[in-house]
Amino acid sequence: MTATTVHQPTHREALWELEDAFERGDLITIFGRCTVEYDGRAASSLDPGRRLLILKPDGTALVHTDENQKPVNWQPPGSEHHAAVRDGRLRVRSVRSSPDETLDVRFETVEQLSAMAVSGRRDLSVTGSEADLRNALLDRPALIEPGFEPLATERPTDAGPIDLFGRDSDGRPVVVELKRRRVGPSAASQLQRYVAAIEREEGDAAAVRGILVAPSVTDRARRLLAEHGLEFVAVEPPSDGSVAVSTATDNDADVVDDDTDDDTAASSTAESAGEGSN
Amino acid sequence: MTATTVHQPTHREALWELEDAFERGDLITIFGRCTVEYDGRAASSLDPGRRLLILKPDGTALVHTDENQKPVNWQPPGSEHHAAVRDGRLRVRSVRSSPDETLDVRFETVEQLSAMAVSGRRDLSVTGSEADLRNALLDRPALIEPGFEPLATERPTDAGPIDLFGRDSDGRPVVVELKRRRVGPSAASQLQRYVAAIEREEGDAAAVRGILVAPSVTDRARRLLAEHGLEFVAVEPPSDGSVAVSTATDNDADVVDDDTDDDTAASSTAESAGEGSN
DNA sequence: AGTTAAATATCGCTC
DNA sequence: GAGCGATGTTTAACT
Repeated sequence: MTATTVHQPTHREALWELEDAFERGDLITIFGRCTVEYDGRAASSLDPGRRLLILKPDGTALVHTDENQKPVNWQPPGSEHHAAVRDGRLRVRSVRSSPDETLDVRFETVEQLSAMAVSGRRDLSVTGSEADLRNALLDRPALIEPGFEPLATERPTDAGPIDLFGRDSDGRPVVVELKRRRVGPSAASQLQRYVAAIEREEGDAAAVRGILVAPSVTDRARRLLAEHGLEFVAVEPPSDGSVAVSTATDNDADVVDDDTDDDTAASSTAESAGEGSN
Repeated sequence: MTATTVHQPTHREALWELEDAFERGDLITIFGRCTVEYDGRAASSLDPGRRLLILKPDGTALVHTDENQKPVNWQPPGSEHHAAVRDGRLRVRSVRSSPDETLDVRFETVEQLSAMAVSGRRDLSVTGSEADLRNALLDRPALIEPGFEPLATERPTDAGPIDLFGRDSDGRPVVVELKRRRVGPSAASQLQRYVAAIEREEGDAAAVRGILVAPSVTDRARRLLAEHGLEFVAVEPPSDGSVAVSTATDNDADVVDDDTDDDTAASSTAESAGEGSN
């Protein structure tokens, strides 16, 4: 039997089962009416209500209600679970250090307690990540721009690692920042930081190009790119190893202009003149 | 009875229980050996293993293993759960649109299926958030700098809303960005975007100050602030309504310099002269 | 529905 | 352990 369950146990019975389950390294679920107190990086308090508490053998604790994907309260892996009966109530406490954090769950009533032996298979491989996009572009660098030559990935700079670094057909350094989904202002700023770092390295401020490669871009991000003389190239995220670009016939990476037409298409040809803020 | 459980049911028995639980709007947990397939914004696949599936009445689906706080696979709220028996196996499918995403969980064996009526109490109030920090600083604006006068919170700009906007004792506009924890490069860039937006509004580029208020700052972020002539003030996050500043006697918000001494203390007095790269 | 930023974000990687 | 950036981030607020 890989799953044991007790229904409406006394708090003391629940405690016995809990301690056995801790011993076995089981995954534990407790359902009942409880209060929840959290104190650590922040602090919170939950009035009595029926909730599901999940305790993992790696120290994770999760308190789930009937809504939302995120637990209403939690404790990260590495925490230590402790159980006790105090004032006739089952108390489960999960504690960790650095930072010091405590989660306290006190059950008025325990409707159900289950313990299960979970086989930890975590051989999950996700496709469609930024790394997949990068590999696809390394296979076909012309998708970024004809003549683009990749030189390094994760190239270290003063401002952090650059996703993809290379040179264009004119030999100018090109900083490429990849995003697997539509980008906002933060991605534009990130690219700008990397470009500034390479400019400091190279010493010639005007010669370094920056290209943001993503499925699409918000208006505000497009404006930010334009302000800094940066460029945008639309590339769909890879579905199964391959990448697709927008159907625009002109796929050249062009300096983003404020009044371009479409988010998803490579922007129209426009040489930027006044770079720099405002 | 607010929780019903079946142990090692046949797939058909499990299906009946599932459909009843869907009907009642219960929170459902299923433990058993299963495979998991996901396809949507990305794609992933999980080999057979014992895992815990949680189905919420709001459409959330979670697949948990024995490790980690995050589910190994999931479906967000608003998805539609469907169950069926195919090829002698219980299949639970969760689907949503925009974006189109599908989660498929196929059970070889169902060890346990539980359904519980969870009372949805979401009257959770967290203290120690950025909003709490902001309110504390509105009460005592001198913590930012003596003579600082708050004028608006969430002040809208071309680049987005500014956490806290005001004027210093000289009447200069001050953009304040608040962070409840140690800040890195992205926070510095965020502040810089807001400052640039106000500079465009005001028309006088040199007159706008930017102050990043946080418990501490990384070296790289400090350098970024210095490059853009921005400032940093150390303020501990509020524990219970109040705020504390570092023990430094000189709490003036000073322009950040590259070679300052301490992360957590307000930086030493140093007028920035040469702003700009390095 | 789209955009923006916060979050007890979490997680993995590098140094 | 700190720092940095990706994440199928999720969530909430606002437009």
